[in-house]
Amino acid sequence: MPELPEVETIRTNLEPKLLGRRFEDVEILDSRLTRPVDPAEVAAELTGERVAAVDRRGKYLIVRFESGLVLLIHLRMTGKLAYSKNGASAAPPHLRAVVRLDDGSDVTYRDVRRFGTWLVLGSDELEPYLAARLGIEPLGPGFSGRDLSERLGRRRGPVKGVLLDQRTLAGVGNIYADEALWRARIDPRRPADELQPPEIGALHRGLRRALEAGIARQGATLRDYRTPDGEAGGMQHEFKVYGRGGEPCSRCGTPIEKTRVAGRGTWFCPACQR
DNA sequence: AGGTGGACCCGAACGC
DNA sequence: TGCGTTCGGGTCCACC
Repeated sequence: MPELPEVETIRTNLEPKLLGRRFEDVEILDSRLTRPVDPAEVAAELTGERVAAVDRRGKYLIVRFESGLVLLIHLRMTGKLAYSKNGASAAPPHLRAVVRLDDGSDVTYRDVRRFGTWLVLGSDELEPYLAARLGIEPLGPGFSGRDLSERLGRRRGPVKGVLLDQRTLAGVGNIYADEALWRARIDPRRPADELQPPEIGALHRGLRRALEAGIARQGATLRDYRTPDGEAGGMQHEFKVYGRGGEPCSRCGTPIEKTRVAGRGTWFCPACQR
């Protein structure tokens, strides 16, 4: 599932391809994508717009246009953006939208589970929309151990659940939460407000290192995720715990266990995560 | 208010 | 083999 590193990889890939291009034609084939807004209305709004920037906030991809209009894309679990230089030929399975650019290339959006969303906002609507949903950027310069400490200290639930709450940190999902907690040697079930300062420091570092490793590997491909050029990421080969139940912990050799925390499948080392 | 659990989806994995 | 059932996961929302 695309989390921060996957969305950042997509952003980096698409930015040079989209910058300065005009959306010449937009087709939206699934009304769920823009619900409750009529897809024809969204397609009409986007047609003719010229791309000024491709940004990311948390797991959202942000396409900013010269007019000030913004397209906010969330891939949820199975959304995929693909770029094709000479235009896509046959329609791939689960195609939900196609954007034809003014240089003959196109961007297609596919989504098996249809959870992903495209939302068009005015320039003044974007910040309030994101601010209501997202906390601090974990890879941003402003994210300190103190920030993390403040956010965890207010919450009694299991630390993993708090990390998954996008209002705590923007962009951490099930995979990178498990990986960061392993790096920090913290049991995912621990109440967030009981973590000690050294543990919070370790978690701060663990989060940044896990996310940075994900970006360096172009994300993790388990099933669906691909870069816009169709390439798989490599981070799945670096997982320390995620999906590795029964395999020895690379730090202490104890078999990795699987449990359920905050309603999510959770992998951890029962010996070195305390 | 914070925490929890269901809904939304549908392919894959599982169970008999 | 084949078919029905369960699972999973990001976010929103209803309900404690």
